[in-house]
Amino acid sequence: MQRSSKLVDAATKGQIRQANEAVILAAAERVFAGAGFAGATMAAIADASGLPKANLHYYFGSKQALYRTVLARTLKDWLLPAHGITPDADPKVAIESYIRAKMVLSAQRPHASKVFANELLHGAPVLKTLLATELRDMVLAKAAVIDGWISAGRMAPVDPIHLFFTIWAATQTYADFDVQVCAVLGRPELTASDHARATEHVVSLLLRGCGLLGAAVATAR
Amino acid sequence: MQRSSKLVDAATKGQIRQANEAVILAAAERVFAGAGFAGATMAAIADASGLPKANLHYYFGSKQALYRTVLARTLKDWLLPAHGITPDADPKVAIESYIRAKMVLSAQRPHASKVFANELLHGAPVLKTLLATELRDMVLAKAAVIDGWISAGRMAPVDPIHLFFTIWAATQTYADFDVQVCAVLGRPELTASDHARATEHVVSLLLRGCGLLGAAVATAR
DNA sequence: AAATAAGTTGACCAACCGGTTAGCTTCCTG
DNA sequence: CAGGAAGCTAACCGGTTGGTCAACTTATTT
Repeated sequence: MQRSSKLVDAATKGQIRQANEAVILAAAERVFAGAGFAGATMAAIADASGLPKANLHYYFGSKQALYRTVLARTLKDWLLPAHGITPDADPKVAIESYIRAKMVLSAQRPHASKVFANELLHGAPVLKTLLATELRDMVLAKAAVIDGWISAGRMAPVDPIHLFFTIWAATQTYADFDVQVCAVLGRPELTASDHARATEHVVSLLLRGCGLLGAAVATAR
Repeated sequence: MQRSSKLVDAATKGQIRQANEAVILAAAERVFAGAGFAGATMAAIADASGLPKANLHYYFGSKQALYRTVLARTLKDWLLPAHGITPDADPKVAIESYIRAKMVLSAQRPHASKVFANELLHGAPVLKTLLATELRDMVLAKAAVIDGWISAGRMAPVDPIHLFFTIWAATQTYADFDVQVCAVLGRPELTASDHARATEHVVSLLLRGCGLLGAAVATAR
């Protein structure tokens, strides 16, 4: 019935609607990142998206629903980079790739990271269920892989689950707490070279921590 | 003149006032941690402290001022543990002590950590100045010490400033994002033994990352 | 014990916020 | 081009929030 000359049903969904939803989601991500769920106002998101406030409700129904949509999209992107962690992969390559992917996300989508962090910080009322299922399943699966590497003597005996916590923390701190980093570095904002330096630091520190980076002792002087 | 039978002037400040301010600050820390600045309401803090709302304004004037006081107290405690990082200290002992102190803070004062994290997350409107002065000065001073250790070949060549970022992130993630940790671990809440395990993980991973923990390669098997 | 300061409190208010609605225009389809 | 669907929007509304205030009680000082 309702097919017209476009693609599948879900992808169609009205072109105006699709475009406006994208604009609103982008604006919402920015505003939620800057003020948190409670601090953000629908009026501010409306301004940021250049649309009247009533339109946001027309497209998303409620502030909660809009927030939920922003979060869901983020979690999806968050789970992806771990795909390279497989039994046959080289531990160093796999973990290094994962860390670098996380650093790239941190640099390119800081708003999404902040919204996610804010949700966690306040008890994850929306995401709690997903964390205990999708995220947990992903971590347990990948932790088993890493445990295999450890048993095979291919890396240092690191607690693989906590390794994920540390990688997430070390990488996303550059998105979530960027003001702190800027303040300490004495920069007005983080440049590309700052990010590059941070990436090399995190990669080398954590790889060495996993026993995947040559000699432990510095080559002195 | 105004001495009565008590101690110095500043410390006196009225016993009722001192006691009530302490009660309010403790309640405020909890509520701000759970809901953020915008999400927290004066009514909720009043309930949590068992005092009428008007009293909070009597003692602190405004929500902003109360929030500011909570934050200032936290930052003070945050800067302390770095005192052990001195040129003459043993790098391993000094850094390990610092990490452990941070993990203890994370476990014992999670509310303070969350309020701090929330402030950073939203651009540190209140703390920005202090971060660029007190925190920056502390980090630069301690980074110089660590650089000295590296030049002397006493540890791996790690970027000392970024090392602080990583230590803060890795330790405070157990306070700030405890729901995420709980969800992945499948626990209703973090127990003492969970914290102990987390501490050993962070300590060994980061010390090894700094080249301060024996052989890099696992003992296989 | 009088007088002054400190502390307490319920009631109140203006501002703001999320959400609704009615009436309008634009777009799409047959 | 007719007519219904989708999109748009100003004005409005009830509830909440930070903050105020005047009247009152309790402490402290002289």
